[in-house]
Parts: sequence; structure tokens; C-alpha cells
Amino acid sequence: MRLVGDLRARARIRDAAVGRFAVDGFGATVRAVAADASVSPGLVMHHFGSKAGLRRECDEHVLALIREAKADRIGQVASGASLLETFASVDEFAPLVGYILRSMQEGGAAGREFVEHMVADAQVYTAEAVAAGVARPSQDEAARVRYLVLSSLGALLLSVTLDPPDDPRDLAATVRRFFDESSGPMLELFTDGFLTTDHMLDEYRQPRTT
Amino acid sequence: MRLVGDLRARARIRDAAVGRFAVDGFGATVRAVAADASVSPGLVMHHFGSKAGLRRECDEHVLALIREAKADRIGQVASGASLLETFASVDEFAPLVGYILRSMQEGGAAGREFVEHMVADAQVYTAEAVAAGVARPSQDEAARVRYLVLSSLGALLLSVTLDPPDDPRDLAATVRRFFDESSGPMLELFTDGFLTTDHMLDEYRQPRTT
DNA sequence: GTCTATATAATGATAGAC
DNA sequence: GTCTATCATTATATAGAC
Repeated sequence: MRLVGDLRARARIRDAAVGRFAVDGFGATVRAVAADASVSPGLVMHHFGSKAGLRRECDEHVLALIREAKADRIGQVASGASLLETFASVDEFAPLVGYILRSMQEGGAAGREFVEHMVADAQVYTAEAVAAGVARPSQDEAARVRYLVLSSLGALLLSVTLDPPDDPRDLAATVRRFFDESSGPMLELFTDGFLTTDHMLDEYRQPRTT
Repeated sequence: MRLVGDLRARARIRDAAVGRFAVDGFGATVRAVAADASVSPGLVMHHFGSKAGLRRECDEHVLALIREAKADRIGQVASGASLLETFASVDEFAPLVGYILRSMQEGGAAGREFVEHMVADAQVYTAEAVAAGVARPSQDEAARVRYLVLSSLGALLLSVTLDPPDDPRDLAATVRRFFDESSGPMLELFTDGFLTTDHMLDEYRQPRTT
């Protein structure tokens, strides 16, 4: 079957590209991707037109997979970072996590969209948590959620970037280590806070009232 | 004076490189640096041996300047992120902030060292704050400080990376915008916390006691 | 010290055979 | 659809004149 063969080659190249980009970053060469997919560099260009075209399809494919996986576990996910932790430990999804981390690192379209989706999701979960009395209400819900997601994902990204695994295939272990080290402090910070009192906070609450 | 002329050219190239790397990332070419310094590409190689050599000297120079500047304002700095905010608003230091952000983004040696220094500093400040009764004590001071620094710097980095200024010279404005948006949520989170109670936290406090 | 000219290597992309 | 061969560009780095 000619069409099936075609689709399978395309998919193989795309999957190889996702893995390569995850491991080496987006500076990875078309040649390396072709080698991983056991095809010629020319075939990559034939199917995707350009490296940018390949990148675009990888972005879309990864985002689609993540959206799909999120739908399967709706309600179970509280923060973007813990989603990535869960994903990283599933072999099948590990390359996706690497790809998304690279995308956040580089500032690409996929990274931005992923973060924005995470913020949107967290907004819903937080509202539910507040309604359930599990989370405290905030002076500015939108700003709080945004900072929580940005800081959680940013801490993970920075941790992985500054201290990457020797073998990039061990990304899952690195992600897990980060969570082992930070889940304690996070819980403590989120429950007790960090400061005792702060005059600036009073001002934040009652701007120019007193 | 031959020696003075030499040193001035070296310094000019190095400063140009810091600025270029800050704006374009470390993929910036030797040619671009040479053009910014108004010298030939050959002269850059003559002075620094290789692009890697140039990079090394930039790393050392930036770290030295930051160490120096930190010494000048000892005790005034609570977190790494607010240090960068202060720096970014001073025109003279703006390229340094860009350089450090790029270095954290790429995972280079300078980024790692900068973060580690920030963690070490924050450890001292936090201990003082706890002693003064301004900050709550923690179950694991080292882990808490590390997470606070990593999340603050990570949130800033991610924010700047995902939504960079149109003109890279407007980095200061972007950094300031991030702080305007997140200082409120940070203060609230740090003072009140986020969750009401959490069973997992009890376990964290008294592991296998009950 | 500084420049011009060039060597060398790698990359994205194209052309055409099969 | 797939490959081989090649082009054009771009990068670091070198050599040697001034």
C-alpha cells in the first residue's frame, strides 16, 4: 500500500524529529533527524518543505498529544509542573516533555501556547479549590494563577537546564528529582506562607485607603 | 601607547560581545560582535583565540561585575530576581542582566554559577529574616531557599523568554513589567500562603510518626 | 595590533535519477 | 516516494601582509 507507506514514513520522520529536538534542542540538524528516522535528508525536505515546516508539524503534533492526554486525566491535574512530572515518568510521553521544555527554553510558539493553556486550566482548578475551601481567595485571582504556573514551570525548567542529565534519555529521572526536592518546600510555602507580616501587603490590599 | 591601545580594543570587543550575546543569544556570530566593536573578525580571533575563548572571558567579566555590584548593596537584596530588577533599570547594567538571563536560558557555566551564588546569598538573608521574626522557620531551610530562588528566577526567565521585548534594548521594561505583575501575588502568597490545610504537609512535618 | 584574504567544515535546500 | 549528488550559504578559524 503506497499511501500507508507514505504516512508511516512521514510519521516516523516527525517522531524522530520530536525526539532529536527534545534531546539536542532546535539547533539539531535535518541530517541528524533523517539518520534517526533511517531516511535520507532529501526525504525530510520532500515531506516537510523546510526545517521550519518540520518544526511546525512537530509543534502541532506535540500540542495535540498533550491536549489529548490532558483530556484523559481531567480534574487530576493541579499544576502544569505536576502534569509534566506524570508525563515524564511514562516512557511513551517522555520525549514530549523534553520537547515542551525545549520549547519553553527557546521561547517558541509551542512553548507559549503550552504555558497559556496551563494558565487557563489552572484558573479553573483554582476557582474550584477556592469554592471548596481548600485554597484561599486572592486579591487578584488571574495574577495569582499566572504567577503560580510561571514559577512552577520556570523552576522546573531552570533546574533541568542548569543541571541536565548526563544522558538526555534520563530526563524523567531529572524531572522526578526536581519534584522530590521541591514538593516539600512547595507544600510548606503554599500552606504556611513564608513571611510573618508585611506592610507592603497591607498596601496591596487597601491601596491609598489609609 | 601600544599596551593601552591593545587593552582598550580587547575591552571594547568583550563589551560588544556581552551586548550581542545578551541580545541575540550565544548563537550570535563573531562577525556580528566584530562589527559592533568596529574591528575585523580576525582581530577578535587574534585576541581571544576562539569564539569559546571569547565566551569564557565574557562569562568571567559579567560574573565579576555582578559580584562587585552585589558587594556595594549588601543587605539590600532579598532575592535574586529583585536584584536583576534593580540592575535592569540601570542603563549601565542592563546588558549584564540580558547576558545572565541568556546564560540561565542556555544552561551555561555562568548561569549555573550565578544561580548558585544567589542561593548562597539568599540562605544568609533568610536566616537573618527568620532570626528577626520576619520570616517563618522552615522544616528544611536549604530546600526552601533553593526553591524560592529557583522559582523566582525561573518565573522571570520564562516570562521574558515567552514574551520578549520587540526591541531587545527594552529588556529593562520587560523585566519591570514582570515585577509589576507578580509582586502582588508574590507578597500575598508569601504572607498568607495559598492552601488552607493540606494533609500531605502534616506527613512532611512528622514523617511516619503517627 | 590590525587588517584582508582564504581555508575548511557544516548546514539548509535543490535537482534529477530510479 | 525515496535516494544520491550537489549547490549556495554561512560559520569558525587560519595565514600572512602591513
